[in-house]
Amino acid sequence: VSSEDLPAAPRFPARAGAGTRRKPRQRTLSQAAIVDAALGIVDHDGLDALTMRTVAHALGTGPASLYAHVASKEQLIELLVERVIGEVEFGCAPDPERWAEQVKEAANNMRRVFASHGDLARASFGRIPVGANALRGAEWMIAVLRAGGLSDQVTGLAVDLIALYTMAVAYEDGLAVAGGNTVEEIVAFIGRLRKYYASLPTDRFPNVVALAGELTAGDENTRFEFGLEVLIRGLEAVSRQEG
Amino acid sequence: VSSEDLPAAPRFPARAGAGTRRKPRQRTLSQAAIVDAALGIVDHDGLDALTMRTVAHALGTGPASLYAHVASKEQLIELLVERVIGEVEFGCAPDPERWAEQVKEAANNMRRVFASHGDLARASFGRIPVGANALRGAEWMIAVLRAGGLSDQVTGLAVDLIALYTMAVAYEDGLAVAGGNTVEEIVAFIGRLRKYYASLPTDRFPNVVALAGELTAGDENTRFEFGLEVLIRGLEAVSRQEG
DNA sequence: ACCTGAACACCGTTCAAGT
DNA sequence: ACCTGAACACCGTTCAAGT
Repeated sequence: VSSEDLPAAPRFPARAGAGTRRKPRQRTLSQAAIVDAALGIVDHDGLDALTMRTVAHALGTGPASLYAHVASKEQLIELLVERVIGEVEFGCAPDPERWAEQVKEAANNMRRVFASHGDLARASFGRIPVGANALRGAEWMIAVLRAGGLSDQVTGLAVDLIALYTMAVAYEDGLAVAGGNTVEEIVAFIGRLRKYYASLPTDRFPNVVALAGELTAGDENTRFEFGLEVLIRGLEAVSRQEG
Repeated sequence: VSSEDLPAAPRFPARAGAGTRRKPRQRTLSQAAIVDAALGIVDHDGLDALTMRTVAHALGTGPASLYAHVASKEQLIELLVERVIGEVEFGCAPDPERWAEQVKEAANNMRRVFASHGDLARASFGRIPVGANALRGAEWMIAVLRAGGLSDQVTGLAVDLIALYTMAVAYEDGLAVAGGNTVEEIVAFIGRLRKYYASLPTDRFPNVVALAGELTAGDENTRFEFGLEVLIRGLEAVSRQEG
């Protein structure tokens, strides 16, 4: 869970700076306490409510005080994402016979954990995670894919692909949550979307009209599972063709 | 290109309101002029530079003036995305023999068009596009997939999946651009990332260390093409198994 | 009907000043 | 070394007032 014994991670030039205190004197404020407070705000009120001011307020202080423990809001979000990735379970040992099931299970865990933290996935997306928790996930995923018989080359590409897909779906999950919509409201919206597709002019959009039902069918889990299945079957096919 | 003859699109509750003028008196300001100015800002300085104030400044007025033609910044971005999707070419007629190539070509066009507009893909991601241009793309994609022999059910899921993947990659493309990084800086970053992976403790991350090269291999185009290939092979496999 | 200046209620971050 | 109040340079949006 701690990353202090890892070599220094490379930073993308655009991202903000690193260096904050290693061990704050733990008077009242600390990096851990700030991350805790920030996570609570994201969980309750979503990413848009996450503000240096709201975090500070939750800790009974002012926004300027946070900068002794956190370099920037950017870095705070980075810490938040690392913390949440640490909640994802990568349990069982790689089993060559069950690699597809194991990949699906891990992806589902990932999605579920992020779903339990509001729309944090939105902040996570596009970030190359280099913390200990993210590396643990990558390590496990690579082990599973290699055990499953994928070549090193395919594995190197597949890890990113699976993570990209999973986080992209988690991102979309979060959008509905962020709007504060209930399940009923979302279902109602999908219903309106289906009616809209069905009501389009048939001469210009014959296929959209014909597939209005299919385009809006399936709940989020079904659609996510479908995508995972497609990815895994595709990786199998690409692997076969390769060898 | 115009969507005025379409039925009213359903709106997700969270999104902001719709109704602005249909035909502004075209004195100096107009919705089209505002979208033009906004696109210019995104192209030159990125999405973070897009501000009601910067747009207004580019038009020689104040931010309050924009609200006569645009309901909110949210809606301005929606218009922006619709405009850009309109630049994507969906050329040739669906050819059953070449459906895979056609899907790849369209996805590449999509990615290229968004790449030419800074990091706008970030704003587009997760949005369910309901404008005429987006529908034209969906119509074409559905036609190609059906022509390729996919079932209606698989097609309904596949359209989303392909769009999700393409926009997710476009999103990531944009992140590097938004930081103002040159190609050299990005290459240098990938190099550092590879060294970082290779330098990790072998006992905890044997697979990450072993695949340091593969994890960071291939340029963005190669990786994108790989994902497309996996998706298409997977769709073929899922279709076969279904029938 | 359109446009505007001014204001409201916010942001992230800095910095001199405190302890 | 840590914490703070106040300030800086911004946001999106509203609204009364103009034409």
